[in-house]
Amino acid sequence: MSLRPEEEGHQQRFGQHVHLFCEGDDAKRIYELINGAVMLYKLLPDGRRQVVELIGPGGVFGISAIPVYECSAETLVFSQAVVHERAVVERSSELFRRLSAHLQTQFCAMHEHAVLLGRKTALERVASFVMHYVPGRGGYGCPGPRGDNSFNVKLSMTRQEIADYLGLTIETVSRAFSELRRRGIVAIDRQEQVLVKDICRICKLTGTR
Amino acid sequence: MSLRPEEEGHQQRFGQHVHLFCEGDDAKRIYELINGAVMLYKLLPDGRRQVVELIGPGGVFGISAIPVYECSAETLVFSQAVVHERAVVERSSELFRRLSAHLQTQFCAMHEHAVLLGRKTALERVASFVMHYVPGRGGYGCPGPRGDNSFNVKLSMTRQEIADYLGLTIETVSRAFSELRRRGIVAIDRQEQVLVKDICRICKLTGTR
DNA sequence: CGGACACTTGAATAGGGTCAAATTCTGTGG
DNA sequence: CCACAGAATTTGACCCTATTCAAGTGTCCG
Repeated sequence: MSLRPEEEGHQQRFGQHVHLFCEGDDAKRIYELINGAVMLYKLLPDGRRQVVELIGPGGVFGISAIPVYECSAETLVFSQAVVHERAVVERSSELFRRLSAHLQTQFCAMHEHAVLLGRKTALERVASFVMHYVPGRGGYGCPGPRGDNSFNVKLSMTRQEIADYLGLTIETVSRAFSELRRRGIVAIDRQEQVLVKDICRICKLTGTR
Repeated sequence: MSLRPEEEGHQQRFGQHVHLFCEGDDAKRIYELINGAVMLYKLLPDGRRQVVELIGPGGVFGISAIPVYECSAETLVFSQAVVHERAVVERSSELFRRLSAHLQTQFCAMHEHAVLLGRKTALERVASFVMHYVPGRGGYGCPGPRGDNSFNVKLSMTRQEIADYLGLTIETVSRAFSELRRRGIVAIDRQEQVLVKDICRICKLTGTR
């Protein structure tokens, strides 16, 4: 694990549930996720936690406006990331540009998430969460119900992590999943595997359309 | 109001409550706020609204990862902004860099706001909201209660706008302000003027410390 | 097979929402 | 300066959703 700065960053691998940095640490490095998934979260002094962002492949994190990280980062699954020295990113125009470009995508996602946290019901939150894992559906320019209307989603997050992401309690998340199952919209086996049986129906429950 | 692209953008003035763009409009322009205040919001189909970001001087908005704006923008007060053509920003490395730099600050603010929306009580949200308007206190490296412990805040938002920002109803916001007044922490005259009589006490109510 | 942990379910509670009425504020015109 | 109308805000009463607390059940390991 050499730490000397390199123009093109330094690729690293991380196991599941590895803490990459903590809120308050020196913000020395900027991460560019190649594959896997990372959650960014913040804690309140009394222990309440909010997952503020979920990072997928291509995502950028570890950027801070102040000299220390403003949130903590933890891998959800085995992940690979290019680790850039902060100083290098600030010097390299090319790199800065590439990373900033992806931040725009993340910006939109965060706005969408603010709507979820501020205005959606528990069932809408969980439905929206599941829909995120259904590729090419529900978003801008959704093709509608042509072709396969079912999809198998692997959550790779515990109920607690989902709850902290959606601004709910673990019990409420569980109840929402049960409600979706009761309505025949999803089937759940092995807890992390959610078979969405009717994409259009769950999409309508998101509140977004 | 000439619209031809210029390298250094085009400064414009806007009155209070002017709509700058709507969700779904062609994302042709990027705004850099010089002074004033702008709110960005999203609407759900049933009319629920969430103010996803408050933009202050220096703030950048109108950036979108897709070809259309993903939210709407409205001035809260008289404002001045430099309006850049999107294409120009994408070509100019210098400009892109300046705008992106400020986006990092906004990123941190949005993370903080996600915590507010997902995990804070009504009173904590309103207290946090008021604290945003108290300069140099409550944040990273707060000096504590030396010097003046009171400050006069001008909200320049209606209760409805505050409610939509904090993910609450107008009634709940009103009750929270009344509660702060009942406890002697603030004094409210003329609705938009909030005299914070004890900064430290309201800071403790934010849940952040 | 058993033990630990994660998840689900149930019952009671509380915080914030809804609906309705009262009050205050703002702007206008006399 | 004052009266008035309309809007915004505040307050009250009630309700509902999500939380809390407390079992129960399931799942994944060794």
